[in-house]
Amino acid sequence: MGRHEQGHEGPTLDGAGGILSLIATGQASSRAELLQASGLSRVTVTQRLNALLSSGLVRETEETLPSGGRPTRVLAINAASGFLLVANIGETHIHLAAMDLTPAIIAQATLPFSVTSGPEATLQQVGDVFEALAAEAEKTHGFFLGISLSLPTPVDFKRGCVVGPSVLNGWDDFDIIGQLQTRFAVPVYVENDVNLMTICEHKRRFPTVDDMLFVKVGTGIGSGMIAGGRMFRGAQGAAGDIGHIQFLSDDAPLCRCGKFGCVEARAAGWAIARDLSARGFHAETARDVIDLVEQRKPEALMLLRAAGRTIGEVISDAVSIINPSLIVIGGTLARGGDFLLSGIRELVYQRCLPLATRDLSIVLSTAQEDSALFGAAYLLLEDIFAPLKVDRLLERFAARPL
Amino acid sequence: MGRHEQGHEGPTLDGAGGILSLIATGQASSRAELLQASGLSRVTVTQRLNALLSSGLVRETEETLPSGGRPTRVLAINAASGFLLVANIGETHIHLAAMDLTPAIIAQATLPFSVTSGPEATLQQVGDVFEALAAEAEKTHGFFLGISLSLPTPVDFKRGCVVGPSVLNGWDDFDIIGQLQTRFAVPVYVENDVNLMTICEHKRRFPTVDDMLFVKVGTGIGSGMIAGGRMFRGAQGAAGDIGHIQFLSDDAPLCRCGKFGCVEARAAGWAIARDLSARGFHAETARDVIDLVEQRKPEALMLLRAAGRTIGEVISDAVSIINPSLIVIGGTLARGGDFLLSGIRELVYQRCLPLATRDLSIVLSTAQEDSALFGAAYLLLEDIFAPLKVDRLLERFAARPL
DNA sequence: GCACTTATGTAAAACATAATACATAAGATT
DNA sequence: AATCTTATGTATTATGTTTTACATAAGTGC
Repeated sequence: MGRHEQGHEGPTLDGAGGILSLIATGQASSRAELLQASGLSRVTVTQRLNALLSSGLVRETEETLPSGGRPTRVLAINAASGFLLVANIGETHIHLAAMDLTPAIIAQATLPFSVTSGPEATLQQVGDVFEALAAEAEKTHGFFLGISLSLPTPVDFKRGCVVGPSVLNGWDDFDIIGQLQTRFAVPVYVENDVNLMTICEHKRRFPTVDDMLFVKVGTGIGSGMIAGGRMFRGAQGAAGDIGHIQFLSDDAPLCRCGKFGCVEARAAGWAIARDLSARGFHAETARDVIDLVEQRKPEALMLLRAAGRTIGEVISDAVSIINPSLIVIGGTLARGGDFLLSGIRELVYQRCLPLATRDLSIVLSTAQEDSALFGAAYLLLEDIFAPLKVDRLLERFAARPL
Repeated sequence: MGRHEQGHEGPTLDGAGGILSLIATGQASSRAELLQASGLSRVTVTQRLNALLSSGLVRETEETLPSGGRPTRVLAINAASGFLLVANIGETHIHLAAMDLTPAIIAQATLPFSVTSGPEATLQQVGDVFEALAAEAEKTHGFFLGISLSLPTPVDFKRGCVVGPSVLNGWDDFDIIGQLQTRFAVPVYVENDVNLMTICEHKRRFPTVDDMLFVKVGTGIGSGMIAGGRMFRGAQGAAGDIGHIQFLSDDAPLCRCGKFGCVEARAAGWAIARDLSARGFHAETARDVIDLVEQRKPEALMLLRAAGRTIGEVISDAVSIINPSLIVIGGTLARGGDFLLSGIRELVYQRCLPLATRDLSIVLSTAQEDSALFGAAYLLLEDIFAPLKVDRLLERFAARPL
């Protein structure tokens, strides 16, 4: 029996979830592949697909794939059938956007932000901008699917909270999902920015890699991991916190976390800026460091190379522990290219056993500034189109105002 | 339509896989729970369960669970309805056993072994003993379910091969699964011993922990990880190789891998034995070290404590990277108890951020000598009873000679 | 003992899916 | 243009599952 008794005309969306999920996740892009992938009969697939097509969620593209006989029609999620709201909360700005299901930006906005602002007021502001963006997006992309936030701190993904000491003072354990869901009755996701950059890099460039490590080398140092094809978060969402692994030595510098000899204190943007300042340059941020690198100042090059070796040291530990097949280096300092990369490669190949480095690639990220924003969108899309949850989406879609 | 056309009497096992899997994995132990967990109707569950009960694979126990009303009958896999063959190939001996589905040992045997034996001859020998064990087990536990091997080297689990340089000379890339499957037409699994000890520890003592690290401190040092509830193997099955993470210092000792300053060269059984020998004691193996520790020789205690701090150093790196909620210390040196543990705890709590250690437990393993053997059995059982594969098992079960 | 609760089984009807068979579509090959 | 191949749709029939309704079972608490 159908769950939707409102008396729609035409086929209902009942049971179409599996089909939708296969299309959305790229596991099947034609009717033939749907048959294969779902194991259902052609009759059933046809019926369910028709429901999805007439609902507008799925469309037939112009594209066809050769097959030896009649070419197969390519199916795709209709990117304009819905929209998401995403926000990247940075340390100085909040970047907000409405996105379609590609995901691509439909409309966007930027807010100034201070890390001392409390969560309540900030989320109120974010919500206000979201409402404006939603009003815009609704004109052309009717269905509001969900919200996804990027935060520059460790996040307990399941609970949707900032955890542990962080730059966001007063956000600890605040129920972000709760506040946004009382205002917007849609799924809400909150995740750490580095994890989202990892997701973005994985989805876009390396969708077939199952075990990768993404390292963000910017003002701070952090990392995210894909393990067995899925984001790996650890017990509290704190996995990948490589910035505060310590290497002790006589001259171990003081870290901003209060310990001595952390990787960050030796190789992060702020640490290199500190060392450059000590040598008479003007440098405060990772961007200042890269400016000097791009001017080919020998001191900056030397320090960046040294940072590469330090980061290589900690990455080689990570390689021994998690045995990835790919390491992607991103963040502002990655713009230093080989000046950073060579030191990393040197240490990893020197320190790790041949077995672990045999099939290991170490590459630079090509991601843009807003990769966390897109990562947030990918995360949301992946989750709402997941086989187990997609039925809920269809219920909401069927119940939407027309 | 049924896939089995042999004309069994009574209900067929068709589609009973999901039910069987739920019972076997402990996700449901009563009819009521099966209804809940499977989402099927009572009629269907009854029908499928009857098929499993009459096949003998599942049985009703005497036990009941209170429910407020009529108590629910507890269901269980009939441990005597089948058997496995497992073997733990160590550096000097091979321990082989036939096990029921508990898993518990039905019959066992031991073979001498040298690491210089090639794979072909060794597996021939193993196969011979397996045949004898199978003949024994078949008398009381009719159905032969599969084979699972433990090896003291890195293993590419998917391919079923030894990978990389290891103590097993000549085993590299040899198709172990292939050779055994031509002789025994059953599923064959091959896995590294530390990973199997990890599985055993997880299954028996901490089944609800999703993210744990098991560290084996014996003659060598290795580790296994459970991430998100599943064994984590990395890209090539080399994850958890913490023994050869390096800490450089002026007095960095030479490791048996050829590098300087590896954790193993500082803290493994062989390294402590080396240091004790240098001080005039007779010690070669981890067991010799523990003997001296149990005699409370100050030098042995001091070296074990120091080893604990070294291991704590590398574990703190692992904690920062993977953020587990539990660390279990096993292997021969774990018998040193707090003499080893205190140093580990000291370094982990000193080096890791409070967020990561807030809910972190560090405990000693209680596993016995043969935990790898049981781990091999758990691995096999988990896999053949996995939802996606259990149907194959039922096919074989239905086709068995009666 | 009796009412209450939850567990469990079963028959009949309603519903969903699959198998089969046939028909048409559309590009590739000849 | 005719033919081959594979894609795709649909009517029919067979099969499997769920729903519904009813009945029984086996504890607990009074």
